[in-house]
This record gives sequence, structure tokens and C-alpha cells, in this order.
Amino acid sequence: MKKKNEASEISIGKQVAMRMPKDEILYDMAELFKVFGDTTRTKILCALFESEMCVCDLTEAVGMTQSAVSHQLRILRHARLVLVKRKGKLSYYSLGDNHVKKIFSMAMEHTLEPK
Amino acid sequence: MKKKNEASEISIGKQVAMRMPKDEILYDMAELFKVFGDTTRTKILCALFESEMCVCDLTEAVGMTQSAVSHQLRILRHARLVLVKRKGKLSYYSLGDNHVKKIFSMAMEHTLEPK
DNA sequence: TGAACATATGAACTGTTGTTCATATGTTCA
DNA sequence: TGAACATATGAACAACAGTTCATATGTTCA
Repeated sequence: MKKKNEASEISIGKQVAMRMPKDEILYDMAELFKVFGDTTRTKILCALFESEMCVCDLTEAVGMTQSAVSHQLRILRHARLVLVKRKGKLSYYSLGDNHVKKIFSMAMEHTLEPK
Repeated sequence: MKKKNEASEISIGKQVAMRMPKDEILYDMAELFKVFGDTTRTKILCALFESEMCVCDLTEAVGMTQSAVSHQLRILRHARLVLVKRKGKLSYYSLGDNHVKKIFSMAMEHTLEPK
């Protein structure tokens, strides 16, 4: 163990531990990122960035099977990252809220940035 | 299959497919999110948000074993989300760049938002 | 009503990921 | 130099996540 900081009895580690957000919040944040963290879902979101679309167009746009797309849409739906409205036999999906767009473009910047 | 759009021969799906970023970019984006998408790593980043810290303080801050923390730090390092500088026998970690902070606070907003 | 289409979902399989445990590497200081 | 400490890492194991395949549900329209 490291020796105690002269100025205080409590280590930085302990201090920060006390100020940390509740586990539940951090868990939820991680869950949110987990949803973004899959190529198929990233593709879907990226496609929806361009325009609202039905599942069969999405399937074509991302180049995966209809089943795979549907499974991933369910996950995106539950995370409230996308919205659905049914019109006849088609289900139209769109991006959920503005956070999605902001987070997404922020990540795009980070990814494209020269290293 | 859905009948063709009257106005154009090419479906929205195909059009969007053509405008999509390269697979490699989408893959990298997903990889970035994947790194954020784990509670231990989220905790680590959250702690580093408060201040630069050595591994043993981090270990205390997030309440996991030293080994677990070290393994996750390696992943964060490779993703360039954190920086290390060695001082004597201690390794001090800090947040990598501003994107990290922005993405992180954006996600926090989304998570805390009332549903 | 029933055929054709759009979408959703369950089960099985496979690959991936995170933790633990043991141990290696690297640094200080007596 | 060697003991004590800080950090890193490899291997094994368990849990989880994504795709596929088969099929169910729901909708339209002849």
C-alpha cells in the first residue's frame, strides 16, 4: 500500500469513491454505451441518421439479414434510441432523441480524428 | 419485397447503403463505444474525471481488484481514452482528450433524463 | 377467407469479454 | 543486493451477446 498523503488522512481513492455517482447510474451509462457498441446497431443508427426508414429498407441499407436487423432494432427500441410507428404492414423507424445524434457525431469526430 | 417507389428506381435502402460511411469507420466507432460499455471502465473514467490518479487510488475509487482495474486500464489505454505517466513506482492515469469528456457528459445527460 | 408480404421472436450455436488467480516486471530504499 | 511495494499480464473459466434458422404474428388485398 502507498503511504498516506501528508495533508489528509483520507486517500484520493477513498475521497473519489465517496463522490462517485451511484452504481445504478454508472451501470445505466455503461448499458447505453453497450447499445452503441455493435457494428450492426451502429450501421442502423447511421442509416436512420439519413432518414426515417422501414425495416426492409434498413435491411438493405445495412446489408444484414432481416432477422439480425430486427433483433438489433428491438435492443435499440428498448434503449429508447429509436422510435417506431407502424403504417400498414410496414414499421417505420427513426432516431429517438437529440442526445443520440450528439453522442453519435461526437464519436464520429473522435474516430475520424488523425492520431 | 416492397413495391418500388414511384419517383425513383432505387429504393431508399440502396440509396442510403451507398451514402454510408466505410465499414471500417463504423467498425471503429462501434469499438469506441464498446470500450465505454463496461461498468468497471465507466467507473474508472468517472473517477479520472475528478482527478488524475495512480492505479492504487483508482483501485480504491472503483472498488475492484487491482488486477481487474489494470486489465481494464490496458483497454482504455489502447483506445487512447486515458493517458499514463510513470512517476517512480506509481503510474498516473488521466483522461485522454476532450471528446472523452464530451461523450461522457452527453451520455450522463441521456441517462439522467426523466423518461 | 387465404395467399403474399413485412416484421418479430425463440432456440441453438459460437465467439467474445470480464474476472480471478498466479506470477512476472519494474522501482525504491535500507 | 534484496525485500517490499506498484503495476502489468497470461491462462482458465464463466457469463454474455450476436447471428442464423425456423416459425409466429400481423396486415393487406384479391
